[in-house]
Amino acid sequence: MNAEDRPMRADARRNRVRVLRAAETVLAREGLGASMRSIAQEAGVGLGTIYRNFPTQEALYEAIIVERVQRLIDHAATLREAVDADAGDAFFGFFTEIVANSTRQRALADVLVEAGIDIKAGMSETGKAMREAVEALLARAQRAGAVREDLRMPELLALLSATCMAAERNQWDDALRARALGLLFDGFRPQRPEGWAPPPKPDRAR
Amino acid sequence: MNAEDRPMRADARRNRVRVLRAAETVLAREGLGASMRSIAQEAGVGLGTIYRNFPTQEALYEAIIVERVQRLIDHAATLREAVDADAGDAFFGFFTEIVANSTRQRALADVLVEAGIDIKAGMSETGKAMREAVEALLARAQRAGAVREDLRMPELLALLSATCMAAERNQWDDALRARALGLLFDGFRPQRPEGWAPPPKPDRAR
Amino acid sequence: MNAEDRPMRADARRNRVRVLRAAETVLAREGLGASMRSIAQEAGVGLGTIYRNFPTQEALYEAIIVERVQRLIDHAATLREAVDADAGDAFFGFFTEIVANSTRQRALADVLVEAGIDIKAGMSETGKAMREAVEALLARAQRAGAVREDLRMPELLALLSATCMAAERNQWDDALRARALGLLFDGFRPQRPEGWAPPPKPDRAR
Amino acid sequence: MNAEDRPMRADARRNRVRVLRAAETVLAREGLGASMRSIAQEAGVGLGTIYRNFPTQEALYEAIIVERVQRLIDHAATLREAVDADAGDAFFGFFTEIVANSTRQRALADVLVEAGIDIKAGMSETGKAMREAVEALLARAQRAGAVREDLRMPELLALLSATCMAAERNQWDDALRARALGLLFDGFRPQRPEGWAPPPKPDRAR
DNA sequence: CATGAATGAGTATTCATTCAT
DNA sequence: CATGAATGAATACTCATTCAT
Repeated sequence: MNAEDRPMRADARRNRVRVLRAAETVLAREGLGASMRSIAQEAGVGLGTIYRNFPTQEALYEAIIVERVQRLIDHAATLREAVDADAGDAFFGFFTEIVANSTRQRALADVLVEAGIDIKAGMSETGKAMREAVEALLARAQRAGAVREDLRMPELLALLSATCMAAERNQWDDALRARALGLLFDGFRPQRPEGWAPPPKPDRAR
Repeated sequence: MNAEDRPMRADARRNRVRVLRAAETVLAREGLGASMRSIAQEAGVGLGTIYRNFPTQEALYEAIIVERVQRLIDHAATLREAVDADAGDAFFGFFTEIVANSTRQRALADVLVEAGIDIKAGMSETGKAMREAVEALLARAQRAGAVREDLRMPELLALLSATCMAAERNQWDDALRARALGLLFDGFRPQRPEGWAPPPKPDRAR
Repeated sequence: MNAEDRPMRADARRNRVRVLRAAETVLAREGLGASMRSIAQEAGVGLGTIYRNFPTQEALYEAIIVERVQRLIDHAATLREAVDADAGDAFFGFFTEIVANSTRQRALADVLVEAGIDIKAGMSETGKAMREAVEALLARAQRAGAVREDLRMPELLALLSATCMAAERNQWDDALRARALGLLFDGFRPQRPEGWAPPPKPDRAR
Repeated sequence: MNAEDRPMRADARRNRVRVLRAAETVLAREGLGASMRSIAQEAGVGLGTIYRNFPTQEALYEAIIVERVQRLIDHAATLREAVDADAGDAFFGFFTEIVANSTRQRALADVLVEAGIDIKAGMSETGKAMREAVEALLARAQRAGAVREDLRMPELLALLSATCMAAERNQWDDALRARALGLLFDGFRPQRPEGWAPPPKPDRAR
């Protein structure tokens, strides 16, 4: 009658994690085409163990994403609370962190998107939490004047996602990431005051 | 016995193009999981005909990318030559065009990347041409003062690629694309002169 | 160390029955493809408990059949002893009962046969008992003149089995069962006396 | 543009038949649990070839039934037309034939029923044809006075199906089949005239 | 040359059975 | 003793690729 939390759950829980880790590894190594079998091998468990924990390949992939997003949310929360100093640093630091993370986890993008297309059930909740975390960071940074007022969530998320995907896929190195984010962030900052004029073009004769 | 470049070449060439078009269509419709068979059906040819023109699925996908990139290169060339007026418009217009294109061609990103990871042979040439085309646009726009001097090719291409991928994958609508590119381009423009200071913060209580 | 027939026997026996009942239910609901797991769930026990009582899926299925046949045997015995009145009624009533039973227990046929093909061990005993029960009913009905003298066990059992299987599989409704059995039983009755001639054909023109 | 009837269709058609034959063989040998792979092996073709001809395991099984039923229908037609002599012989001969056939084709019953449960598409047509063929034989036999007037299709088909299933499953030998059908057919014949009384029971005093 | 039939390795998933807890 | 987690063989089905016609 009771079957909720008993002993041996330790092993089971450990296996769930092992599968999740293995899936990340294999996905990173072999891309979206990775087979359940290779994940099982990497995890050192039987195929059935995967299916006990995740009823479906898609479910496994979704779990990976949910977990990652959750980590980011936690990180965002940490930043939000820890930094009294500079809301701008928190905001930009968060995104830098996210992208840096992505770079180390190839093929998440595949998953992210493929699964993300018909994101459902448990995802929506995580998604909402993520959205809220970002929204809070953005609002604070805008209040602090570190980010332009007219920056809105949709394009922010769109560009963030774009950057993550590309960083993962194309394995940006640290320098490239820094430069690309630098450019991007410059576009996020409050722009020139009205009435500002570009310096006279040198108009180098051809 | 000898057959290098003569009669039926017309038919053959026509078939190659039909396959290429069909592949784009099907890829856009069914994503990376599309089968060679459905491409053949879409093209109205037999499976064998595809394999006559493209020894491998990968080769076909590569050909699609090469062709697309070539179109972009041509477009860039047109812009470069046609516009004496404004090098900035040419530069920004080109990227806007590219991204808008992407949006209409879902799943190219899959292909682009999946195939692009070990892009080889014929690709390098096209890639070089692309690079040169972009380089020329960038140089002119910088000379005209429309783009910051410290913008370099690697990060430019990285961000461009990122934006294209995301636009395709997530099907950005026109408004989102405009806003996202607006932000991105703001980061590309010459930034504030030295000594410039942000306007005094409103310091809204609360 | 020694444990043959003592305390917890109650629980154990109860579990055996629960599993048996659950198996019948699930088999009826899901057909031959039913899994051991769903039987366990239906029974409200763990998988291991099933395997403690029945070493094998096949053994469980066999047990179901044995049990059912036993019930029928008991029923036959009841009829044989209770009815002094009419041996014919006992005979025909028994078979009607059997078939009606079958109708309510879909998928037994699958089991019956699939398992029955290599019916072994414990079965032979039950089978013999069944055979004897039927034989007794038949003999008495024949002695009473209610059943033709030349009806022998093999074809009787063959047709009985056939009718049960079909009734189960095709879910005969009450009316169909009644009509089909009516026909069958007419064939079991003493046939026309020698010298009997069919009535003159109406010889309907056309 | 045209792709309906070309050469090499010979091979393809031959393969379709080979698969069908192999499926019958394997089904007879291994029962309903037979795997597509063993059918392919028996047929001496690749797995893909089966799936080219029959999109689904179920479709293959359905094809087997349709084909068999078709053969029976043809047989029925032959009998109906050929026999001016005796409509009764045609009727009883047909069913004897059907059951004899079944005996030689174990496991058709599994298929017949399993597939028959959700009989669809192409089946309904064949089913209708079968029904009509039987109906014609029955009507003629009844007109000829060889079969009782009150025998109706539903119970006729029910008992026929039952007998086939059992004959297949339990591998009735020729003698058993003859005796069982004899009994069954006796029930189909016109029964005793009204007013007929059973011969006086010997009333053996036990 | 074009066609599409054939091939079979590879995929996700299920399920009987075992055994550590 | 009961439990249910783990196992992995087995299954239906897909799809890139080859090759006879």
